[in-house]
Amino acid sequence: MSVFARDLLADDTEAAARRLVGARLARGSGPEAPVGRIVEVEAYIGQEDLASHARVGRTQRNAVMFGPPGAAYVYLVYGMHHCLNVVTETEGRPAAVLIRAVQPVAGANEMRSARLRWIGSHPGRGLTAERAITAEQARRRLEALPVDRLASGPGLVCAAFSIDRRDDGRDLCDPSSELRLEIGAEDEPLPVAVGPRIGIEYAPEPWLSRPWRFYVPGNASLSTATGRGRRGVAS
DNA sequence: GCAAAGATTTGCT
DNA sequence: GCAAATCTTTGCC
Repeated sequence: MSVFARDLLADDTEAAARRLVGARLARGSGPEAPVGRIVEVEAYIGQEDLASHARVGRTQRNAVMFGPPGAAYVYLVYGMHHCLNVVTETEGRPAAVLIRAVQPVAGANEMRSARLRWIGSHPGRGLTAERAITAEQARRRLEALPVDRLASGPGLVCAAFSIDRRDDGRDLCDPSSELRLEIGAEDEPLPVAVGPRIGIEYAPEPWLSRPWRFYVPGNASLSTATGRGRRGVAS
């Protein structure tokens, strides 16, 4: 097990995105610590990319994207879901790779606990009296969820790994970091397919169709909410 | 100061 | 296939 080298993120973002597919995301330490392999990412490249948060220039929210590579850019979408990005390229140029899906390798129990905690803190998501869904039912539902589906979406990755804005700016390439990227010593390289990015309907062409989504074709942990069924170009 | 929308997920129709 | 949940950030007055 070794740390993901910062140099692999410092230059071309498309290349960085490809390298991140297959890398490991790890939170904390110990036998129950969540660890998984990244199986789906998207690249957001420069201020000229009209699908990127950086399109409006530097703001308080996206400031980390303008910083040095290896930092975590974490933001809140739709008022409830957090998304994790890995900052790329040199300081001053805003670019990042969104982590869309992770295949669990260890710590599935903790991931389920974290998912349950997330549900508990969002009453409208199922635990209200109106919907008559009890915490026990939510727990059973998560228990029945296959391990491969615990982090199969950008919001789910953050829920399963307990990632929120407190992690914004954290160095993911520091081996002593609470949240970090690693390379598994015995991990085989994974095949990578490419396709257009998801959920950016607000973006004009050519950005809308740029093939900047990179994923492991056929992997059981790919995002499904919006990703399933989208065609990708083999690579 | 206020309105609008969002790099999502889920459950119901 | 559609709408709701939920709130920060952005953009405009």
